[in-house]
Amino acid sequence: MSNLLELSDVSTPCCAPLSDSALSEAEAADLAKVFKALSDPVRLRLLNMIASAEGGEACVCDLTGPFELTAPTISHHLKVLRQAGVIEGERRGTWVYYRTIPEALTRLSGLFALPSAVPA
Amino acid sequence: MSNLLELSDVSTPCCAPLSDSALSEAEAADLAKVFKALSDPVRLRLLNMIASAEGGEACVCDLTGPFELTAPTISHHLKVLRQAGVIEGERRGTWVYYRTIPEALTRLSGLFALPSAVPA
DNA sequence: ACGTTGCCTAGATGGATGTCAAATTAGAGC
DNA sequence: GCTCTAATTTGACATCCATCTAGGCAACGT
Repeated sequence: MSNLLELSDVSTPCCAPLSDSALSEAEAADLAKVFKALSDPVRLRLLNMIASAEGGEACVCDLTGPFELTAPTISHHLKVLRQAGVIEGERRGTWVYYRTIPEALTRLSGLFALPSAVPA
Repeated sequence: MSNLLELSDVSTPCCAPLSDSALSEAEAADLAKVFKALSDPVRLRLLNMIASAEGGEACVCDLTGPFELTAPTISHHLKVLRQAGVIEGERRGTWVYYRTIPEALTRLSGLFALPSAVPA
C-alpha cells in the first residue's frame, strides 16, 4: 500500500440521481468501475463486514476466516474495493484495518433516488 | 422475450442497509448479479436514458443511436439489465419500450444508506 | 404476397477476471 | 541478526464477458 488513501479519483462528479441529468460517457465509465468492484459476492460480503464492524473498522485477520479462500485472494478483493474508492486501509502495528468511505456510499445511495414522484 | 416481466427473483430480500445486518451468502450472490449488470458503462448509460426518458419509458430505436455499437450488442445489454430486474420491456406494435422497475432502484438506494450517525 | 424494418438469438473470439501457489515486504519479539 | 506472523505482490491458469457477424421472427406498408 503506497499510502493511506487510494481513491480512484478524488473529484467524483457526485450525486445526481440516474433519473435526472444525463450521464456523460466519462461519468458512466467512472461509475461502472465502482459497480464492477461491487459485482462479486465475496467483495459484497467483505464490504458488508467492514461497514457493519464494531467501531467502523475491521482487521484483515478477521476478514479472512469466514471465507474458504486463501489470504492472497482476500487481499486482492480488498485492493479492488480500495481502488474503487469505497474503502480505505490503514496499518497499525502488525495489523491492517479497513473502513468504509461514507461519501462514496452516500453518492451511490443518491444515484438510485427516484424523481420524487411529484412533478406538479 | 418470453413475457412482460423478467425479474431475476421476485422475492428479493429487500432493503437492509449494508452497514446493518449481515449479508447471507445467497443475498450477496443475488446482489452481485445486479451490480454486475450495472458494471458496464454502456448499460449504465442505457439505464440512465431509460430512467430519465419522457413518460418514464424509452423505445429501443432511440437507445441504439447514441452508441457506436451494433443493434445486437445493445439488445444484449438490455437483456442483462432485464434479467437483473432493474428494467422491463414491453412490445407495442412495431416497437419495444423499456422502463425502470422503481422497487429495484429503491432497494439499491437503501442498501447504501448510512447508519444515520445517531446511535445514542 | 412480398419486401422492409425493428428487435432478438446463436455462435465465435479476444480480452478481462477470480483463484491459487510461491515469493516478498513489514512489524514484533527474542 | 534471526524468526515468526500478517498482509501483499507476482505469475500462471481457467473461466467469464463484451462485442461482432450471421441468421430468425414479427409487424407494418404497398
